[in-house]
Amino acid sequence: MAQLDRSLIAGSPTFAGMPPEALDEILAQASALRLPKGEAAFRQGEPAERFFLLLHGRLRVTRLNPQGQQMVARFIAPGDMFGVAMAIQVEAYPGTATAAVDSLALAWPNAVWSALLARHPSLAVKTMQSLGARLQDSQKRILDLSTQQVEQRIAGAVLQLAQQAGRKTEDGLLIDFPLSRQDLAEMIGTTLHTVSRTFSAWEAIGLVECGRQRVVVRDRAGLQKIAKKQD
Amino acid sequence: MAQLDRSLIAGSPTFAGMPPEALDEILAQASALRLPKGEAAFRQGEPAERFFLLLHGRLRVTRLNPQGQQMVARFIAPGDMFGVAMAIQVEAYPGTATAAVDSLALAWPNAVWSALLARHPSLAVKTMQSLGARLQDSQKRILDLSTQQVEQRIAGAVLQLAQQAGRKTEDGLLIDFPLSRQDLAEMIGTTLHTVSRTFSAWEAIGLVECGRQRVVVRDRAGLQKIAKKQD
DNA sequence: TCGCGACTTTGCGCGAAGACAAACAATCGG
DNA sequence: CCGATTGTTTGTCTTCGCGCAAAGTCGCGA
Repeated sequence: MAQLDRSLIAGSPTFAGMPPEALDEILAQASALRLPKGEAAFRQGEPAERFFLLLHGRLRVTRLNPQGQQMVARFIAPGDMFGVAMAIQVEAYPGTATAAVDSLALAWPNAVWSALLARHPSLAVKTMQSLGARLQDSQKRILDLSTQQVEQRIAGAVLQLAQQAGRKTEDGLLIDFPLSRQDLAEMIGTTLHTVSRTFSAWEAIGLVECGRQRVVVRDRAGLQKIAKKQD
Repeated sequence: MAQLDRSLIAGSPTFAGMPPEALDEILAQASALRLPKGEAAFRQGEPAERFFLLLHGRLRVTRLNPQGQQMVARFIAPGDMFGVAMAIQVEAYPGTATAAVDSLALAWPNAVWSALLARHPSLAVKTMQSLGARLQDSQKRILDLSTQQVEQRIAGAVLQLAQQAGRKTEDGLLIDFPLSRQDLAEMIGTTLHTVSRTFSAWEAIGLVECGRQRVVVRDRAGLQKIAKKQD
């Protein structure tokens, strides 16, 4: 395998601040994984044998319930660790991670995990914080699902995605990966129809601009107002 | 303060397997906290200055959104750590923990946390696992909220509570703490009215038996069938 | 023991949003 | 360049469950 440069992982919050030799040692055990758009890093229910770091691209994590209905659990950005099932004592991946665009990841065999933990205590702390952040996010989503109207939830999701993956353009803030109405619907627990209708209405009053798998936020403040309003 | 016995914490999964001296050392830094029914261990938004272990009783954790709507995030059982905000780098408690029945907890000042982590690496691992379990649970709730009907969600919540806090009686499995229709409604994102109606219907066909803040599961299999059904 | 407050039940009407349906783009591979 | 596939829009109809309202009941504290 080609030599991997330590700069690949130094930028990730998980490994930030580690001495260069440690980074090299960690990298030596990783293998690179090319993920063309649409390909899965792992699938729900598969035995969790590896954990990953996304270097480039964007992954969509989906979960299927026993009745076959699907939801989008989260999007993974470059620098994020994912598939860390063994950290939380889970035997099988609880979801499926699919490349939303051509992506590149590093993968480590599970066995590496406990060795890393032992040698680098900061890793446990960082992982704890990352899990904590995801937990916070999940709790917020539960609260939103329980208490907010669909339109408010769509606004919230779009704003969050814009913040997480926004790229400035002349028109506004472009969400920088293909995002279908269906994806958005599965993120917030509604149907693509409702999302589509809402977008049409928003487009008419200049809040957003959108096309096929493409969303541009034109009026962030306006969306925030919708997300927060209570009537 | 009265001397605390190490058996108090040895039973908690977080501290299980630690040598007795370590337990004693940890206990020495704890203070006991009596929580009469209705009293809060901490409130949402308060600066997080302590973390806790529930010894006895049951706490209800609620979250309020900016519009003032409330939800029940989880119930804390004896042996659970809670208020571990500092572990996930959060300045303020994200929710309010109220005693559902007279309860007893241990409390440690935040400063103890990093020292404990450094001396007892297993603590990080255990905390990670507990966060992981909560994350899994949250994700499941999101999936349910997004895809399941209200009746299925009520059934699911009741079954979960029965498993977590069930006590066998001659009539069936009693949920062993006061649980109002309102609580249940806030757990699954509906109104107390709908919960009440559903319970009336279930009671009529013998699935459950219930009274004021009281639920007894009579036909577990029947509830499971409702929870899983897809039509 | 007797209120009073907290919790629960039940009825009714309405509205948000889901189901179904069908037409319409845009993209891609051949 | 064309057809197939995938994604999007829009319309209509239906319905679940929420909002509102009011009455009923249980239990605790005075």
